[in-house]
Amino acid sequence: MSIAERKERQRAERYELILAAARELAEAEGWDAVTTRRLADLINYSQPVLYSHFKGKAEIMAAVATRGFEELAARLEAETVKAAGAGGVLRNVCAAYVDFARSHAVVYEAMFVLPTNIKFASDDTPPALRAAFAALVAALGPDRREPVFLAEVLWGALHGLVVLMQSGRIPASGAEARLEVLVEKFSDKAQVSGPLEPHKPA
Amino acid sequence: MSIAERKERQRAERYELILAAARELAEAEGWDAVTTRRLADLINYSQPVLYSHFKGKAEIMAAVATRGFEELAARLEAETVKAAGAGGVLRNVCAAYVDFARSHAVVYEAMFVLPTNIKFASDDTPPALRAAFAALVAALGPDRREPVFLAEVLWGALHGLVVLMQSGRIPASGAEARLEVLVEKFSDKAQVSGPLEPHKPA
DNA sequence: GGTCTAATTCTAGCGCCGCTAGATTTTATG
DNA sequence: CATAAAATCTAGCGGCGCTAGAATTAGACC
Repeated sequence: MSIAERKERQRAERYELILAAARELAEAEGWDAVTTRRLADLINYSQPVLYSHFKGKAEIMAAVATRGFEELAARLEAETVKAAGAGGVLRNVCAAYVDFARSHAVVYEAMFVLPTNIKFASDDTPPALRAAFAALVAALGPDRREPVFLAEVLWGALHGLVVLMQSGRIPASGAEARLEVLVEKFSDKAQVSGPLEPHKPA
Repeated sequence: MSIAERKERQRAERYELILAAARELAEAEGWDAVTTRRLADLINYSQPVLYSHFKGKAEIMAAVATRGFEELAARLEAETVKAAGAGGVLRNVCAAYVDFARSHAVVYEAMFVLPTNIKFASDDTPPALRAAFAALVAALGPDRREPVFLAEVLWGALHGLVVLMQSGRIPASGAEARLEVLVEKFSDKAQVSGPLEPHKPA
């Protein structure tokens, strides 16, 4: 391996080290604890070295978010192909979304809660974010009127539940039942079936 | 007026001055710009004086949020009595919620987005927050199964739309049409009517 | 009106933050 | 081995939330 290749590999490794450090520190102590001084300590370099990889702290968080979009997209896409054609696709995709948010709470915050320089709904939107959204659209099933629009409303409803529960503003207990209500309201059957069965919060 | 009364009045006035300064600075430049130094400058006292009214910056924001709960509750309650019994109550209350969030964006952030020490869904919850939530419950109409639970899901859906639009993650255009979709899904008629009319995003 | 005490307010500073200029060290090249 | 380039570090800037103790002001009492 050439010297240039070795240097590039080491640089890429350090980039990953920074992202891993940011994510782990955020998971352990929250994003407020993730500072450039502490990241530098964790990777055993001085602060300015971070700035040779990222334009600033916001870009570190954006990189963590982008990894999150990739993981979320993979997760949702897996659910759409797992039960293709079956009525449970919407439920599974929605459940996967909520489960992702629950199990990757700080990554989810970086993705969809904290201020970001990532562009949404534009040409500069990360492909993985588009893919994740496309999986939501696909989960609604074929033959839906205005599927992209409806997927935006569904996304809002899922996101709202997730963030209100995760910030302690509504009880986390009852999450599955609330999800069930949402899924039924967005299911293509919602428009032709009779009165719903009652739901009991946990 | 006694000296003690005058002192108490001046103290209360300064408390209101601090809240007004915080809100106005947040509205002008965002919560990141609201610092204890700048608030002190705006009220023409030194920083430590803020701490004679509030335990810390978080409590200033909580006080702004509490005022917001009061305004929101008043707004939503006004909508529930305005068209009592008519089918448009849910639509009006939801529209009032979204309009409040749009026109009080930074207060809304303090209320429902930023980290807070305010207790939700507990004995310590501010009465105005309970009242605002009660107005959502009432808007769903009588004879709904699990109305509190359903109101939580509705709140999540409204909140999600609001924050995704206001943070630029979904387009702000189309807000009214998305609200229409949500209202229809949560309307008590949603369970007995036929296929919905198609919706066109703006 | 003067003095003393209590209340109020201010100054100065702590430890930390994101970020950068220029110094220093290390590495690669000839 | 010397030199230049690259990489990394030190030191510092301006700012943050917050507080201890100094200084000032106000009120009570004689």
